[in-house]
This record gives sequence, C-alpha cells and structure tokens, in this order.
Amino acid sequence: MSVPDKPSIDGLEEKWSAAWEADELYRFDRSKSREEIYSIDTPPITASGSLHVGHVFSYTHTDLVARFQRMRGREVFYPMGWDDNGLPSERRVQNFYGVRCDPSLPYDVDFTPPVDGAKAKDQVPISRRNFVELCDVLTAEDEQAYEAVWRRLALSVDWSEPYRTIGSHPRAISQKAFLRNLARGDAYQAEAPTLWDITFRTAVAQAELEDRERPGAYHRIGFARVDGGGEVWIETTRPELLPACVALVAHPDDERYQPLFGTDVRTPVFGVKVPVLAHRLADPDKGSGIAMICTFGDLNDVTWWRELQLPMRAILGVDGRLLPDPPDDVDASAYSRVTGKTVFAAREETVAMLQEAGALEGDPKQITHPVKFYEKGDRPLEIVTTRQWYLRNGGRDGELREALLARGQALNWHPPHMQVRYEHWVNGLTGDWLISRQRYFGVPFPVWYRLDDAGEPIHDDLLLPDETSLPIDPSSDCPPGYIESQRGQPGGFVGDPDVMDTWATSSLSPQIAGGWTFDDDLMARVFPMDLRPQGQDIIRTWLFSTVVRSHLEFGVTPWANAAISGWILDPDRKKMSKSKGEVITPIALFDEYGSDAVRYWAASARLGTDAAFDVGQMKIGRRLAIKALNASNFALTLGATPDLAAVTEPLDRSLLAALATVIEDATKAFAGYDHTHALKVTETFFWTFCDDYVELIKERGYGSHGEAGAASAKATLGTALSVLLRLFAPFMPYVTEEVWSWWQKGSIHRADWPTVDEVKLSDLTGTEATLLTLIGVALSKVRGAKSTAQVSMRTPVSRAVVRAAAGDIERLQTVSHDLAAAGRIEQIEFEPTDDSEITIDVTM
RNA sequence: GGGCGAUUAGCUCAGCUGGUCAGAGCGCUCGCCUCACACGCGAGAGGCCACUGGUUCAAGUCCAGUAUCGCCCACCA
Repeated sequence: MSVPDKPSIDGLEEKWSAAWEADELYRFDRSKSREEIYSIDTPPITASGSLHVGHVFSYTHTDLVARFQRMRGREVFYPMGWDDNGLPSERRVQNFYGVRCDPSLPYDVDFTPPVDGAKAKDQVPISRRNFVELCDVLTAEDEQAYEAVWRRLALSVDWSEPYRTIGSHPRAISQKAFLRNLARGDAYQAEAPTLWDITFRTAVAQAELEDRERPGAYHRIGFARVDGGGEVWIETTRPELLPACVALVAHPDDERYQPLFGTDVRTPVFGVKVPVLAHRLADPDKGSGIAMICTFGDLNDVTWWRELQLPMRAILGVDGRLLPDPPDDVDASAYSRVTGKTVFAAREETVAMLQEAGALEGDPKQITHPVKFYEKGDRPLEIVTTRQWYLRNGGRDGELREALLARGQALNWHPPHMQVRYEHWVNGLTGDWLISRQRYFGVPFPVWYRLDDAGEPIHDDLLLPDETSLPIDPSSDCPPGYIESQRGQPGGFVGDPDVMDTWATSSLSPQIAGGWTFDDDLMARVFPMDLRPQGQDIIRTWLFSTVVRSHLEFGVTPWANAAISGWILDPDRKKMSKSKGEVITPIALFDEYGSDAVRYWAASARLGTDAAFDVGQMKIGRRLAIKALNASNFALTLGATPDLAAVTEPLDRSLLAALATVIEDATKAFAGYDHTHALKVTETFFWTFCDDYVELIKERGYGSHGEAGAASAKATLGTALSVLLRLFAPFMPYVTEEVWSWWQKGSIHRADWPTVDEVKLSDLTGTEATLLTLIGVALSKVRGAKSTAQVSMRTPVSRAVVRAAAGDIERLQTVSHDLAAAGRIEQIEFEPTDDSEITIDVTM
C-alpha cells in the first residue's frame, strides 16, 4: 500500500488514460458467450469540426452504463464508429481546403490542396477522386482529435478497431445490405417528383426536412375563362411557377367554384388552357379558395398531380434555374423572358409580365410562412422529377408499417415516453425512404446499367456485382463480363453515379460493428444488441432506419434498450446553439474542472431530460472528486482494512447497515438506466460518511477507546471505502482508480460491483441503520451550540445534557463515547423526555 | 391544428405505485486556520410545490381544464 502525503487530482487523467491504454483495460473479450456480453450500438459520430459539449453529455451517459455493466461482470462490447461519409465531411473539406468537386474533371495524381485554401476567394475545382481523397485525409485527422477528447473523458470503449462508415468493410456491408434489399424487393428505383436541394444539387429524404419561417407574398393573378365568362382569381406565393401550371383546384363543396368545375381557363401571359378541378385537399379558407397546381411548387401539388392524373410541365432544372425549353403548350416568346433565370429572378420577371398583361391585381401582400428546407441547406427546397433509389420503410405499405411499430413496442425506451416520438414518425410517413444522393463522398450504389445502341442507360437492365467483390465503385470498377473500354459506349455499361444517404450506411451500425458476413461468429455474440444510446433528435432518422434495416434483413428488433439523452440548454433555457457550443470546448472544461467533474455534471441529468449547461454542477463534481481523494487518504492512513468480523461498535454496525441500502438502491437504479439516482444515493451517503461518521470515529480510530474499538472503526472504514469507491467508479473513473491503486490490486474498473453481502452483518436488527442519522442530529446540535457561540469546533464542552425520547436516549447511550469524542465533551448526561425532538444543553 | 414533456426555495434539480415530502446542492448570511481536505469545516435564513376545479378521511403526489416554456408532427394557394 502506498498512500501519498498530499494527494491531488492533477495529472490523474494523463496517468490513468495512458495506463488503461497500455493495459488494454477495455479490450473486448470475444470468447464470451452472448449471455455474458453486454453490447452497445455506439453512435458513429460525424467528426467534422469540433466536439460539442452536448456530445460529451450524451456519450458520458453511455459510458456510465458500460462501466456499470462491466463491473457487474458482463463483458462489454463498446465499439467506436466514425460517420465520416456524407455532406458534413464534404462541406468541411470544401471550406478547409478551398476546393470543390467537379466530377467531369480527370483525376490528378500530383494534386496538392491549395495553401491557405480556406481564405481563397474562389474554390478550386478538382476531380471526384481527388475530392474523396481529401475527405479521407481530413476526416481521419478530425477523428484523431475526437478520439483524444473521448479518451480524456474516459469513455471505456475498445479503441482497438474503431470503424469508419467510409471504410472498406462498412462500405461492403452497406452495399451488400442494399443488394439483398434489392433482391428481396425492399429497394427499388423510381422516377418521381423529389424534394431537391439546389445548392447541393441532391435529392433529400423526408427525415431530413425542416420548416423555417420565411417572408413571402401573395400575388393575386387572374385566369381568363375559356368560355368567356370573365376571370378566376387565384393567390400564389410562387408566381414564377405560372408556366408550370397544369390546373386550378378548389374544394368540391365550395359553392363559389362549383359552376367552374369541368371548365377550362387560360393561364395569363403563357396562354395555356388548364382545367378547373375539385379536390378535397383544397382549402376554401386559403387565399381565394382556389389554387393553381404547378409541377411542382409543393408536396400538395405532387398529390394533386398524381391523384388528378394531370400532365407534367416541368420548368425547374436541378441547378435551380428555369429550363431552357418551354413545356408543352406554353407561349415560347413569353417563356423566353424567364428561361435560364433563377427562381428569384424569374419571379420578378413573371410579375412584370403579369403587370404588363393586367393580370395582377393590386400589390403583392407580404406574409411570413413556413418553407421546407433541407436541414443542412440554406435555400428553400424545390421539387424536381428525378430517378432515385428508394427503400421500403412502411411509408406506402400498412403491413410493413404495423410490423415496424411492433418493433418499436418491443424496445425498452428510456425514458418510456420517447416511444411516442417513434410512433408519431412512423405513422406520419408519406412515402418510402429515398436513399440516393447526388453527392460524391459516400458509399456508391453497387449498380451499373447496360447502355442501349444509342448509348443511353437502360434503367431496368441492372448489372450487379458479386457479393464477394464488394466494396466496389461502379465509376471505376467494371461489371462482371465487361471491360473498362465498354464504359459509356453504346451496348456497353455505365455506373450508377449516386451515393447512398449517410443514414443508409449508419442504419447498419449494428451490422458494421458486429462484422456481419465478415465475422459471423462475432455478430452472433453481440447481436441483437443490448443498448442503443442516442439523441432524441435522431429517433426519426438513425433509430428508425436501423429498425427498418434490422427488420428487413433479420426480422428482429436490433436492440433490447434505447437510451435517449436530452439536449444541453443555455443558461437562458434555449437549446444550446452550435456556435455557442463550439466556443466552450470540452478540453477547456476538462482543463478547468477535470474530466471526473464534467462527467459528474453529465451524470446528474436524467435520460431524456434537457439539462442546463451548468459549470456550477462541474464545480460540485470537482469538489466531490477532491473529497474522495482526501477522505480516502485519511481512512487509509489511519489503517482502514475491510474485515467484517472486526466490526463490533454500534455506530460502525449502523454505518454498514445504511450502506447496504445504498448498494441496493444504486444497483437497482443503474440496472434500470437511472444513473442519476444511483449517483444521488451514493453521493448523499458519502457526504454523511465524511462529515458525520468519520468525525465521530476519528478519536476511536486513533485508539482512544481501546484496541477493539479502533479495530472496529478501521474495519468499517475499509469496508465502506471499498464499496463507495466502486459505487463511484462509473461516474469518476480517474479519482476512483487513483485511490484504488493505493491499496488494491488491479483496476477498479474491472473490480466487482459491490453487493449487499459484502457489508452484511449477522444478527442485525431493524433499527440499527437509523442510529447513524440519530447521532448525526445530536452531533449537529453540539456543533450548533459552538457555532452560535462563535467558537471553534474543537472548543471543549465541559458538560452536555442530552434530552430526547426514551427510546432515542437508549440508543444514543450506546454511542455516547463517539459523540463525546467528536464534540470534545468531557461529561455527557442523558435525560429521557416526552418530546420527540432532541435537545442538548451545552456548557463550555 | 394534433401530440409529447416540463412548471417544487434566487439558481440547478430530487420527491417511485397518494398519508414525517415540503427536500438536496449551489448562491446568500453568520461563524470556524478542527492535526484527511481553507480546492476546507460548521450553523442558519429562503417555497401557501404555475393556476382553477374535482376524486379521497388524506394530493407537489391521481383526474379535468387553463396558462407559460421546450420539443415533435401537420399545414404552408
């Protein structure tokens, strides 16, 4: 045993994180059986930019569970993954190096990124392969920085094999899962109106949408009736879509428009004859009660277009500009004034034309209305008809939807009400999952198309790779039976240019971490997993999509438990913004308060509950860590040694009896994913232990009450210390490990979780546990008297008279020597009274 | 418009299936250099548990409604 003279929490993080790494303390032992293993589906994090305190918060929650389960004897499978494909990485590369991807450029072997590219005004166009290489380099660097933070936070993950979603195996697994989806009919391609981000020039999925309030204006536009019966006035915020108009629509019960149903009107300026139709989705209270249907202004247009079987007059290209050629029936000279223009410019021009034609009534009426955005974009989404890949997710299939809802019910949600969010989302799906993205850095679709004699792809004629050849890149690999020279040639082939949505890969995180089809032995030992920890914001994406993939591939729910962490809020109760969160870096917090303290802050927030960013809580955590160090130092210096047989003193018996309850409560709470309660009961007991118990037995421990009395105190101190350190170990891994190393063999993090048996005394009576509380009250009275007299706590008391109920007096008398010693009372007397309150007359 | 959650001392939060539950910590006040810890210790003051009804012998604790805040979904002509 080696207890330092002056213990300090400084330097513990460097010391122990290095030791844990050297000892491979958290290395997963795959020889264990499924029953012995506790497996965690760690969220693969996007390592673009810097870690946010919110990440520290939720990842700590997971680590608490991991450490608890490990100490309980489970072999914990706790991998780490990086979600490095996708738009965030691309954007980071663009900004960091000052480059942009131009797929038409050839690969440049000697390419080096521009110096100071981040400050350059214009981004350098580079080939897709060069771009992907830069993504690869930069994400790897970012991931190392993240790993350093995670290690400092003491996440007990097995760092031996972190996966990257852009890595070879994950890519292969993603492609393989897709091919199997395709073979089963779960995946299909369709040419359909698609929500489209014109900045990124990619399709986006329903799960990635968000609404934002934007200014707009109602334009009141007159359509001439073909029968000469005057004009029909509609109101629209999108006048530039007039050339895309295919019909007008009003509610079937709307008496104002009933006479018009079935008749035709003519679009102003562009002169197209369109029908007036009835549909239940038309809202009589909106605008003039009659709307123009365009291909396409919003999702309602898509519904009307589909259900009313209207023609297509597409005018918007994938670049967000109006197409060069007018749609069918549209006046070419009028259209020539808007062709090639952006939506905004086209709107101005169309309004001008309408005014010239006298078809615009009054001034546009300014309003604010919600507009759909891609969550990572900053321009409104448009709807463009494109060919895309979809994966069935119950959005168009009641039976599948029910099955997925049942999967959600089979999951233990922590907290339970989070299940509602899942069900809400599944019930609100309006279509299948669009998984293709017109991007560069991602997992490519493992698909080629045969080209016809004119060199056009035949989309029904898929050329697929053999599973064993995965991963493949169809833009550089050839389909079986073809050679590279046939690429792009009539009768040859062409690769699918798209990559998969990042969720299409991260939804396979259990398969990736478990080594599905590459290491089926491992997969069988860890899957279905025990725990999926994640944020509430990605229930609709990551959680749901993982359930979908698991259901389609294996027919099971992928985990037993889902632990959902809340948000971090600013002190002003607003969700902590990205910019603010990035100002406060986790490293700075570790430096100032210590990792144990930051973990303490995170641990004091329950799952599913938003928590304030509160450095006050970190200060408390820091204080607790220092206290643990000092109290341990004292107890061990005194000679604390666990030995139940030596515990004879009433107060000591009482402490252990109370500790048994703490073990019970903390264990039950932890097992039920209530780490907050586990921490609370342990912490509360610990402070009583320090402030009351240790003070009460101090003198006796030094030998003032004989050998047996001292031995009893030391044995109790030893037992309690051992238990308390282990109860704290998941929360404060550094300080507990440090203290453990002074007097125990091995790491505390591989020690056994404490059990009631360790502190169980024979012939314990029911009330013994409360003796500690009783003497605590008495001690407080003595201290109060000294405090009131404004004297030091070590001021001697010549005489003290304790008055309390007879029963309490009887029990207090059994510990009077401890009370007298702690209060420096020379003469102590007891008087039973009828009052239930304890009072002490103190003479100094 | 539909839904979920929250509303307890100045602040951050505990209060499980109704009856010592009106609590903790921080902050504040007043003391104390007590030989583990001044990165400390002790003692205090502070709340009619958002509001209105209801159920009950008994309600922060259950029910209904209202208000405020946060979030999700829908709408977006």
